[in-house]
Amino acid sequence: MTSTTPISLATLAGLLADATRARFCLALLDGRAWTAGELARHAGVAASTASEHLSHLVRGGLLAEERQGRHRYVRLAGPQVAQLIEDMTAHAERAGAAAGPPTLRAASAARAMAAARTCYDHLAGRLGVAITDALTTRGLLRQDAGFALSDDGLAWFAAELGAVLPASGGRRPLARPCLDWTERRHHLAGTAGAVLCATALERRWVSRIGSGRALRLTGTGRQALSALLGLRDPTGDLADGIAGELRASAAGG
Amino acid sequence: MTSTTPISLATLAGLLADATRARFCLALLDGRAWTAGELARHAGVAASTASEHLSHLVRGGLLAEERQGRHRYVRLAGPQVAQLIEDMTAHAERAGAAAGPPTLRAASAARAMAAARTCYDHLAGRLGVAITDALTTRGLLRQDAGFALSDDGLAWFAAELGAVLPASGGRRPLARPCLDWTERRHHLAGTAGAVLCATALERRWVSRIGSGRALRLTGTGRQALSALLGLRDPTGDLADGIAGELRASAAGG
DNA sequence: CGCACACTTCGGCGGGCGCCGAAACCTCCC
DNA sequence: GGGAGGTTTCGGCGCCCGCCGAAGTGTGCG
Repeated sequence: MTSTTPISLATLAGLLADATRARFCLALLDGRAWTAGELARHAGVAASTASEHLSHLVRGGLLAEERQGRHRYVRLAGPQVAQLIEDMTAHAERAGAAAGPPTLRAASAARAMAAARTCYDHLAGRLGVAITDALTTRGLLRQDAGFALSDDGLAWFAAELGAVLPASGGRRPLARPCLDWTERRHHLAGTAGAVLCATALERRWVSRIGSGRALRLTGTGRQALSALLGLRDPTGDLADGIAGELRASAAGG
Repeated sequence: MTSTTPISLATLAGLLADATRARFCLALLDGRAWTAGELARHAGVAASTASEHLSHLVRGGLLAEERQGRHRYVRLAGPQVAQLIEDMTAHAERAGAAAGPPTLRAASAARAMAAARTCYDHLAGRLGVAITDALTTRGLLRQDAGFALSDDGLAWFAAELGAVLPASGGRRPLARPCLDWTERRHHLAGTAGAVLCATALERRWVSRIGSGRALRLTGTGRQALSALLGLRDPTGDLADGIAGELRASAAGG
């Protein structure tokens, strides 16, 4: 017979089951706060519609809001929510076929996103995966029996980034894998991933392209990654990008 | 033939956004295959309704089906799907308020589930968390800088369980944390968690209570856990259970 | 061969929900 | 104080979707 409470799961899923609300959450994956109007325009719906959706999401605990004057700023409620949306997106992408033919503009944006982007508060794309790989091959990150920083890794964060990472007693894990939906491989998330990303932005290793999630690796960044991790530019400069695309096109056709 | 569904975040969420489909998935978290009729009766809907829901879930990639004669057996498509549903459930439970007052029967079932149960293919409940804690305090599992088995842990699995765990090169991590929705703490999942659970069932350390996910710790199991991990019965025998409940009731009231 | 059973397909019904525009509310700025 | 702009509330509309029962298909058993 019917037992207790299966309602919660359905309710939570229902919050993300609408295309407009899903677009909101995906946009908010950039980790920043958006106004209601920005999100409405982004999703192509009326302001009134957006307002109702946002109230819905806030009530459901997925979003946190902050009112400032006549603006309603809204952001993801926390890393757990970001992780949930990332996980679901990765899962959805896995089974999903390619959509329609992309426009030139969209293709360009997609290329930039594939090279380097933020994933809520950590690094993703080829850059994020390459850094994760470099940490792993240098023995700073162990992926063979789970996913954790080694003692050397903790020391590396302290020495190179000046970040004393707390032993993960809190809710948030210090290091966790996040499935990259362009690379189909794991990159570093958790507190360590956030610290790394914050450092990279702070020291100008990367800079944001426009207002989106896409990142550009700077000259400073190339030098730093090379010095710290022996990493050659993984984002691919223009020539590499085009060549790689031609290769992929030839192989795929 | 239409290619595999062009799944988006909203579409995936939509699959779980219905109360009946959510009930199906939660029931299937026991890791076994159910027939369409069983699920229909479990959720209290007509067979025709259940049939449509199942087709929906299969097309969406959440469920795998296996036809045998006039039966349609269905199970979760894999560990990734189980993890997704676990994660969403944990997230939902966190913000969820208490439901209505439970019946005696439901309370009894809930108590058994809280003591020990399976979570798809690994151990959960007080038992699962206690084992995870024991592994951690003994240095077999490290949670301070991520979540991974130590070298000693790998050796322990080989020596005590006779399980040679593959270096997690494949898709599935060897060890990962799974948030326990009764204990609100992590227990061991991933390949290692699955091996441990399979061993426990095989060696009769635990046995299934009825046809659900709840488990009973056997005398053999008590001895084994004590010998292998220095663990005293964490499920609480009957006296402990009642005493604990009285304490909790007194403290909560 | 025929009945029983498990499941599926098909209409049809009803409720829920996402959408909009209009109007109200609030804040900021001139 | 008035106007402009961002946000919210309120009806109202339309559609999607979950539900059922009845009829149809396929399997197993006597």
